[in-house]
Parts: sequence; structure tokens; C-alpha cells
Amino acid sequence: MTEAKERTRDRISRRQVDKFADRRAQLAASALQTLAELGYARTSLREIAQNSEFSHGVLHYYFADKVDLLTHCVRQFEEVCVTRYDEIVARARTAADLERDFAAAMAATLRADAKMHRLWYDLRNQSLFEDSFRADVLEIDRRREEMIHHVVARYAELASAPAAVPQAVAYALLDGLFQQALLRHLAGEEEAAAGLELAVPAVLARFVVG
Amino acid sequence: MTEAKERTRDRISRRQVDKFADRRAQLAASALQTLAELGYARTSLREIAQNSEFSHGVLHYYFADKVDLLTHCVRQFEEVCVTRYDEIVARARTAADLERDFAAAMAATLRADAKMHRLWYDLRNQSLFEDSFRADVLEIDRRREEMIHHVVARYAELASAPAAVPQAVAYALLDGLFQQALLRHLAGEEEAAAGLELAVPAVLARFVVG
DNA sequence: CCAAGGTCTGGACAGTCGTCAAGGGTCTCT
DNA sequence: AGAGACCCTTGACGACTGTCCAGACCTTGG
Repeated sequence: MTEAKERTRDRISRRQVDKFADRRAQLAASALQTLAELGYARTSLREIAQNSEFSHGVLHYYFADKVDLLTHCVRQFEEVCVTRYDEIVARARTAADLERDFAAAMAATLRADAKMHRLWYDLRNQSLFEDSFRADVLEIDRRREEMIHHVVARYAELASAPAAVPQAVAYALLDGLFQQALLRHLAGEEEAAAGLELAVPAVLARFVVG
Repeated sequence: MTEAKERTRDRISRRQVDKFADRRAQLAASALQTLAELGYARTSLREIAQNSEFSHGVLHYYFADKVDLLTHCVRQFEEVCVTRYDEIVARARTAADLERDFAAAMAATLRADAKMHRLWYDLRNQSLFEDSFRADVLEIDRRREEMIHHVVARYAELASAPAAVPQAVAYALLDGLFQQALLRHLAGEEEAAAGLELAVPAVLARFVVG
């Protein structure tokens, strides 16, 4: 076999692999949309297929089984999930900036992506019953904790005061706050996001000494 | 019909009603046990019946349908759920007492009732997708918030300092802390409960000014 | 133009689900 | 003793599930 042929085959093979991966990503996106709408308990493969432009059989062409698909979904979900506040951290010039912008961003994503957040908490809970996703979920939660830590650390830096709570605790507290706001928001309470935007700066301020 | 007869019939009728309610409660207990073990998504009526001493048909004799059963379960769950720290609040003589005992009680129930707590978070999340339980779940959450408020209010009183955070925020923060500890505990992390017991007093102290 | 292989469809499968109804068993009252 | 209410079991139903597969479609290489 000539070198040219090998290169060609590599290129084709790579293109096929990429196409394969692209389709997987596309189907996983349909699955995520379905999951966000119906929740883990009520999502079936046929429903996912109906939210895509393919028939249900194709899912087993691209994924070994349902767990494989859902695991891929969880991993794909991560990418959207853990870089949300990076830009705000980078832009902030004062502690007051960060306080205000971070709170506003939390309230904004609560309003805009409520169904996706609802799905995240659903999947995190499923991982407590089924160990298939557990590793991936814990990894995402770790990165979310890191993401919050970046915010808090930068905040402490801007405020010229050391952080007074461990990063795991800071994440747990802010996540609790967000989850409660999500609960209220999805229950129809109009002021839920506004309440969150109000509460976050107060809590953030107590994360540093002084 | 004589008065004696009427009284007799009332007594019998009441006994039957009570027996009916008792059996409902018994079946709901079996259902709760099954739910705690398998989670909402994987719990079927036949599985519930197998965790009781009856066959699956009896469930439709005592409950109109699955939603009726699950709703009853949620309500029954409430009673166990919302009086957990009352005694500790009543006993505490100093703020330091309350801090220590409350944190110890949280860690203890995390260790002892992890599966039930996991179920609670599962059901609360389901209520975000299905509105059948929503009202009951929100009611329980409201009572849990009240329960936490009792602790915080008494703590502020003992510390002779006014509470510095709204009760909804205090609940959200402590709930987030607990949920994160539950996550770690069920993932096999041995120090999760101990970490919670350590973090709670620090957080509680920041709920009051000074 | 033909063969090959990647891609996709649609139907079939075995199993499980919630629901329901027919029937047997047990107890109480007349 | 017989009637009737209550309690429970069993088996069935249609719908839905995840999985698999035969075959059609389409692009590509020779």
C-alpha cells in the first residue's frame, strides 16, 4: 500500500470518525432536550428519537445501550455547565462589580435555563440510586465546585480579605440557594430570580472575613 | 332503630374506617421503603407489593391509582420529616449547646437515614416535572423551612443577637450543605458526616450579627 | 456500472408497566 | 343458616419499554 493511499484512508477514516462523533453529539443533544422536558423517569428512547430527525432504531447504531447514551449526555451536559461565570470573574475590577454581576448571572441563568438546571439536579439524584452515572456526576459536581471557588477566591482577592469558608462549603451553600430559587421559580413564583439576585451578594459577603 | 344500635354501628363503622386508614398507612410504608431503596424512576406497584405482605392487586383496593398512592406516601413522609430538631431546640440552654447538638443531629440523621433523605430529594425533584405532588412537596418544604427557622431563631435568642439572614435563605443554605454531605456520604466518603458536623456550627454562627 | 460498506428505517421480540375485573375467602348481622 | 359486606388473590388487558435485526437507502471506490 502506498503512502498516499494510507493518508487517504486515514483522512477518510478520520472524517468518518468525526461524522460518527458528530451524530452522537447531535443525538445526545436531542436526548438532553427530551430529558430536560420530561425528566429522567419519563424519558424513553422512542421519545428521544421523536425529538430528533431520526427513527428510534438509530440510537442503537450510535450507542451501545441506554446507559451509554445517558452517560454521553451527562458528559456533554458538563461542557455547558461549568464555564458559566468565568467571563464575569475575568472582567470584574472591584468586589462590588463581582458581587453584582455574579448575582445577576445566577438570576439570569435561573430564568433562561430553568429546565436544564432541573435536569441537572434530577441526574445528580439519579446517580444516588444508580451507579452508572455516579463517576461522571461527581466529576461535574467537582468542576462546579471549582467554578464557584474561582468566583469566591477572586472576590476575596478584590476585597483584600482572606476567604473564611472552605470551597466545598461555599459551593454547597450557593448551590442550596440556587436550588431553592429554582424550586420557587418553577412553582410559578415570579420573584424567585429577583430574590436570588438579592440573597447572593449578602451570602457572598459573608464568605470573607471582616 | 334504637340508640344502642346506632352507637354500635358507629363504632363498627369507625373501626372499619380506622382499619382502612391503617392498611393505607401500612401499604404506604411499604411503598416508602421501596422508593427509598430504588428511587422514584424504578419503583413499580408490583415491587411495592412484594415489599409488603400483600399481592399487587390490593393496592388498587386501597388507592385510586399510582398517583394517589404516591401522594399519600409523600404526606406520610412529612410526619417523620419535620419534627426532627424540635427536642434539641427545647433542651438547649446556651448557643454553644444548640450549635453542637444541632450539628450532631444533622450528622446522625445523615448517617442513619441516608436513603430516606435521598428519597426526599428525589421526590422534590420529581415535583418539578410532574405537578401531581407539587402542592404536597412545597408544603413539606415550607415546614422544613419553618423547622430550620425554629433552630435559627432560638440560636439567635440564646446568642442575644438578632438573626441576620431571612429564614428562607437560612433554610436554603443549610439544605444545600446537607445535600452536599449526603452526596458525599452515599458516594462512600467516610468523612462526609463528620465534615457536615464541622461545617454546620460555622455556618450557624454567621446567621447572627456580631 | 457494479460491489461494498456505512447509515438509517420500521417492525418484531420479550418483558414490564398500571389498571381492572372475576372470583374466593372471611366475618357479621338477621 | 343464609345473605351481604368487606378484604384479598389471581390472571388478564393494552400500552409501553429496551433491544435487536432484516432490509432499504445512499455514498464511495474500483
